[in-house]
Amino acid sequence: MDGRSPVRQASVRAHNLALVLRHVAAASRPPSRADLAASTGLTRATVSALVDDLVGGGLLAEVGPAPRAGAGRPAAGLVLHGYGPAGLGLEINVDYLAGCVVDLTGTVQHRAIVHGDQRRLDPAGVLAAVADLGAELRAEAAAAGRTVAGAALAVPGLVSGVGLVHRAPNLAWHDVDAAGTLAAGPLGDLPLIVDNEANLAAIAELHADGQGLDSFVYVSGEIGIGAGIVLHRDLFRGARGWSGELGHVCVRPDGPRCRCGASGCLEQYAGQEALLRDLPPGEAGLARLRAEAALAEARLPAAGRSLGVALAGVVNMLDVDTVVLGGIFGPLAPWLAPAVEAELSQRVLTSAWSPMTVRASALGPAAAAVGAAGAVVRDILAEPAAWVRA
Amino acid sequence: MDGRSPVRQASVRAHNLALVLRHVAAASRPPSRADLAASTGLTRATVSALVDDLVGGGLLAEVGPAPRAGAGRPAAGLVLHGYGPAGLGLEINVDYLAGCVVDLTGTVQHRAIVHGDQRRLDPAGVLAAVADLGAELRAEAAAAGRTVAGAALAVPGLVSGVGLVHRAPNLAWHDVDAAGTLAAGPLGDLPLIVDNEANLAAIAELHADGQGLDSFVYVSGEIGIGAGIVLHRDLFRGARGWSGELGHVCVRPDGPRCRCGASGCLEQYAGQEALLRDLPPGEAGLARLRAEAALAEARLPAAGRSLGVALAGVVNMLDVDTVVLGGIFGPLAPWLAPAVEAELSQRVLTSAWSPMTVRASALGPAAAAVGAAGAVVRDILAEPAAWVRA
DNA sequence: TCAAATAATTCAACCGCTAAACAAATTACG
DNA sequence: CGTAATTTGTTTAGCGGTTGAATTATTTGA
Repeated sequence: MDGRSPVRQASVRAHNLALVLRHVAAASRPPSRADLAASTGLTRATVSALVDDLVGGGLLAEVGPAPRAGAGRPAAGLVLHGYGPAGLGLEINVDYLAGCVVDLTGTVQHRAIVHGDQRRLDPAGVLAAVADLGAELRAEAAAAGRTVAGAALAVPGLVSGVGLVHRAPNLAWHDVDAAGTLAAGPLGDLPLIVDNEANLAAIAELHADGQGLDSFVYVSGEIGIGAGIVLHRDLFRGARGWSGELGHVCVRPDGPRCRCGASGCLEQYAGQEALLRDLPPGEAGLARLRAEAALAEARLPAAGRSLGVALAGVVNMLDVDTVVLGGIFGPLAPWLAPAVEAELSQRVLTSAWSPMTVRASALGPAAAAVGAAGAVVRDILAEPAAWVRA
Repeated sequence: MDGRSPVRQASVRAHNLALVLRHVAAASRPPSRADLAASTGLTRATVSALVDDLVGGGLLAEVGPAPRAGAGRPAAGLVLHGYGPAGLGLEINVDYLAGCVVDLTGTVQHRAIVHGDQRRLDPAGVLAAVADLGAELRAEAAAAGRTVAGAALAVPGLVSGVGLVHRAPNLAWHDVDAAGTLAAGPLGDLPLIVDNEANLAAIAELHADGQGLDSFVYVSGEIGIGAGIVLHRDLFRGARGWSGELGHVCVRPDGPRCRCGASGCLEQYAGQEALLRDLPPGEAGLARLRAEAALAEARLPAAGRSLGVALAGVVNMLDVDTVVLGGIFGPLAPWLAPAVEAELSQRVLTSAWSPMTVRASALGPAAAAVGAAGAVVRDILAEPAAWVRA
């Protein structure tokens, strides 16, 4: 249904199945078949047939009739099936591995995180470890009666469409075939998505916020700085899937040299290394930065201004109205956000009549793992035809 | 067919009509029904039925059978109908009005341009003048046997979806209801699109280039600097339709103040006013800049570097691989492009393994008018169902 | 207890696509 | 020449999917 392929009756069915499912997911209370007919524009006869398929496929469940006001046969409410297919999300980051299982309703049912510097192992070792973590979670989910239908892996780097990690500078990875390696492991039977950590964290943010967010830039502050762009509740991937390299947007052409080879990249002003420069090293560095109010007050607003300059450029080009500060920028938002907001309101052309919103992410750590699982669920909900009578 | 609406059999028909039409438009030689069946994946029977409708609707025409090698019944070639519905494109710019009529094949059949400073008239006067221009072109087209099916107006400013010109700073327009005003004039019976000049010029570039360009940023250097972004042969509009404000991307946070209120905007380094600053005034200013080699060599590379810095940020976020220099930047490309390329190759993360292309626009003046007409044609070809048996 | 109201299902009709048979128009070749 | 081979395009039966109206199901209210 991508405009490039022919359409036959089966595609109509597939489209309308997804349409009904989307309306169930978006409804504020369990809708009846009649409600769905009204909201989708399909007839009740058609909706009934579609719902039958979706219930049969384990994607929808009926809930007991809610008490109604007025006469009439009571409606059977429909909800996403909490025990239908579920998504497994995995995340590799510089200083931890994480995973979780999310059901169709978007609820995180199982989660795990393993701290430790992943730069000590080679890529194959890291991938084996994360696969083991995933296999454990999958077993937990199976014990609870849920079937993991697919997996997604978040990586802090550039990923090509086929699951090849082109570069992950902070892991020192280079052309690692993540999809191929995982296919040989205990998760090899699952369909696998591999994507950038910021993209998947943005998906997590989108789902966590319910229906509130429509379009935003999610800024992922980890060792590097990435961005996931969501437009009209859909992830924006750019022309080749390598969008969102916010960390290497230029803030000052004559600024300090970046390890990417350019000069004055945002990462040199607001990256974790720049924020912690000259601080006593150690795991608690970031916590200390928050504690040392004087330093925070001096350093973070400057970083926020640089972040704001870079984001203003992005917003002038993409025209989103919301910026979400995630990763380490989330907890630091009280110090960063005012400066970001100030730069945006000064530099974004449309802010004169349509003010920008800057807020901290609603997500905790391992946001990308949650988003990865969410991406799997998203795909199931977007293409339910594969799940009915299969 | 936007994913938000129900799909019925009629939608299938509409989709496949558009599919067939797109394949005819993209073919290098007039395809037969059998060719189309093979390339679209539909059966020959279906393609025949669809083609009958399209020929009946005046969108396709049969050409005599081409000589073939080998046995078999000769094929009837199909081409876009040169005398079917046509698009009327109009452009309002600071120093001229332009218009043209483009047929379904993308050929410009009639064109007109009127030079003169449009800031002397009020918006209503300018709109009346451009409507008159459009009406003349429409009459010319009618005399030649072509029916104008719709119009599009390009404006150098921010346009909202309903045809309201929110701001056009260089025309000093503010909340001008262009669509409403034109609806009351001689073109009032035509469906009307109003869009930003850079967006429509990008569409013109897309069509002018045949099948070569897939994703690019078209930089429109006029009095201000705008950008039209094309991704996968489709115009990218951002979240609210106000994307592409390249002129106000920050190049140096502490640079000179811009009239938008911010500081260090690209327009202060590469805008027409900045390029011509301190040059003797007059219409020939730009020509003189080209002539005065010394000045050009000194000033344009610096402007190119600023342009490159801003574009590098854009490309890092959007991941396009081609930049097209349009408007006044087109003829100045020999001086600008090297500096732009240098900055891009240094600053764009992906350029290390996937080099960027920078080139001058293939279009002459009034590119936006051609693109506007192209946008109308595009819409007809994308939704042919409205034109068959109507 | 029965009428009104609302939910959900059933069924005939219609529409569009497919597959296969068929008709049309040309070349290849004995 | 004339027939076979080949390719294009059309016809027809069948199928899947939606519609709309009628029907069945289940509740409230008088």
